[in-house]
Amino acid sequence: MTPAHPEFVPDPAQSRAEMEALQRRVAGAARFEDDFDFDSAAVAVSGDASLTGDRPLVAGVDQAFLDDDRAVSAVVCLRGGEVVERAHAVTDLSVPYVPGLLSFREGGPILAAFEALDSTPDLVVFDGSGRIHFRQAGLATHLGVVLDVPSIGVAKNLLCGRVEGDVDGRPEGWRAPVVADDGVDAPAGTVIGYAYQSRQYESNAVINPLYVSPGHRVSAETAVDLVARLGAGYKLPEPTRLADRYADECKGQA
DNA sequence: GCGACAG
DNA sequence: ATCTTGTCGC
Repeated sequence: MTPAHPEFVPDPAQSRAEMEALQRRVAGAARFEDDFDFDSAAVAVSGDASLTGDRPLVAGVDQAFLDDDRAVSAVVCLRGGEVVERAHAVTDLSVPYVPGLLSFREGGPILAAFEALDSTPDLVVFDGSGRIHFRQAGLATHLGVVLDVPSIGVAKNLLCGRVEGDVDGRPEGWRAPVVADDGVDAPAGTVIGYAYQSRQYESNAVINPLYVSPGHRVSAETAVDLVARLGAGYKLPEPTRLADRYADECKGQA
């Protein structure tokens, strides 16, 4: 899979001002509403295996780091929970991690992994934020726009915005809107994502929720619904969990 | 000036 | 993200 919009490809050599300007253009090109063909209920990781042929192809993406300046990007494609294809790429990292500019650090490696992928996913799940971003152009949104593929961002921590409602005593399945605050380039109160309790213990210990946000061509509500259906008993959705494991596997061999 | 910050 | 043994609990 190659970039549908080369003009939006993140360039690590750009200045911070240029990076932020590009993110604003990406946010303008992003569609935070449903715009895909597949049946959202069909992404389910479990269920009738005979429906496999009608199920959408969902890709999970994650990175692992070798040195201080080399990363391995991994993509795992699933159809009804079955692994259809895996691809990875080892790439040099040129810029450090800076909150808000993650796509400029990991975008290159990720696009390299997609170059090595033969399949064309119907949906891509990225590890990180999408619309939950200062300029509404997090990793999932940026790469979703570059590849022009429906995408979702799944983060383990909240970058910005505010979780609406009570955050205590969250049962499994709980979800609450993440709204834009003064730190986000969107009208205050805009729902930019959802906090989602994908897993929880019955008793004492507490598991933190996931922060799901639209990447591209998916609404905030649909994004959480999809992530809920992509779960298989673990905190992370299957595509992400398997990409995570595959990235570590590649790291071990390199 | 102070606080906050995905991976 | 990453460095890491044992350990508590379902």
